[in-house]
Amino acid sequence: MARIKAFDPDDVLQRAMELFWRSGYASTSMSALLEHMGISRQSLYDTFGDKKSLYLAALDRYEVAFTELVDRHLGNADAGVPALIAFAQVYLSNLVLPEERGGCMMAAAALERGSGDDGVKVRVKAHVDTLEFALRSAIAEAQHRGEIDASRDPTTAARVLVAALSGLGVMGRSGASRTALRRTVEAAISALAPPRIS
Amino acid sequence: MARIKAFDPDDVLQRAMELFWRSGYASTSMSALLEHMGISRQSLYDTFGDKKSLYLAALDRYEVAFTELVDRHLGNADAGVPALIAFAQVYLSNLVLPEERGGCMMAAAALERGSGDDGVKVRVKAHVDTLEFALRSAIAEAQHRGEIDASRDPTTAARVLVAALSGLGVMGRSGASRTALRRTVEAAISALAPPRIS
DNA sequence: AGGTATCTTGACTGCGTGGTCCAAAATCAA
DNA sequence: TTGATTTTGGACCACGCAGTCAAGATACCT
Repeated sequence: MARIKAFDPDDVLQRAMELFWRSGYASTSMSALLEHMGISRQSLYDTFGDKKSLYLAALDRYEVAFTELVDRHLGNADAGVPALIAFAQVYLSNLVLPEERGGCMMAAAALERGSGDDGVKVRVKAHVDTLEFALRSAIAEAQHRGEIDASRDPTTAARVLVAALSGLGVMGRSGASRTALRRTVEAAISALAPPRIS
Repeated sequence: MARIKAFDPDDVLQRAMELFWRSGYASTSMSALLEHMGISRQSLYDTFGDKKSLYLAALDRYEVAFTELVDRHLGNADAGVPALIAFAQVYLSNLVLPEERGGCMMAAAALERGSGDDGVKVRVKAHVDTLEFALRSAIAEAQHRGEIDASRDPTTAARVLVAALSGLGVMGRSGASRTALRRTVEAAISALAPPRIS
């Protein structure tokens, strides 16, 4: 009947995400997106609608990849402190350190468009919840194993880590070194350790 | 000789800061600034130069107020854990909770314009350093007093708190309640407590 | 009063923006 | 081949943007 689509919408969306991630929503122009996505103006509007829809789609794509990353590291029922540390490393080297990123895209979205834009708000909330729940279950397991102080409320402890991870982007952008960031996030995790008898 | 300035530049700058804080740089228009600052277009350009200069001036004004807040709570040589907790409360209720704010302005600036804009970068770094150093000295004092585990590196511990505080804005924008945020930041501080013999 | 510096108003200029439209070229199925 | 559908490229539009300019009004100091 007709010509089939010549580009993979997901590939193209991925490239849009990269640009939004790097520069945020407002200061990323459609022209820049077109150039970076490598498709024509018409195809973009046909496939994704307007700029805001494209942005939300990019956030969704980000979240899918993020959830997969979370599941891979914290999805096992027996994930304890070592899994937490491994996850933090990956979080760091995937979301914070790369030159053009500088922190979780959802954090940037929350601060740039979190007030007012409901579409963004609901996605940020889903993201934070995903992270918090995964961390909580890993923390609970670690408590069960004796790797983390059992007297600590796992939900609150998870939220401490959510906050710390979300804040890493700011420190990264302020020039903190890779090792300083790694030490920081490891210290945040090990601060949950059980009382050691010295 | 001449007519004196009819508005207080600092008052006006304060109002510009509010708007930039709420909406970021790119999506705050000069027209919106004019309206909210309550001065004429000409006066604005005469007094502050272009948009970017105004933004940097707003960041500077923010940092002055922030530094004063830090000094008031953590400036005393005998500031320990209670001072840390008090500071965290103030940080929360001044920078995170108010409707139209949603986190530290420097964090937003770092994520929105941290890459590329050197003027922003240097201010973010100064801000992070200010916070880190003040926290570190309070932590060191608390260690001296036995309120915090003395075996912990105070610099790293301070950085954990910097990250956690910076991340609170994201959690706030994702709908976390006031009490949840308070508990989170208190847990972050108390996680540094020394080993208790149970 | 005179002179000087500031404030306000409003018009104005390019320019970049997001978004639409059109027509030709390309690619598929029947 | 024919018809349907997509891709591309460019032209186009209305709008909002940051920033400039000119003129007149206002308030201060000597």
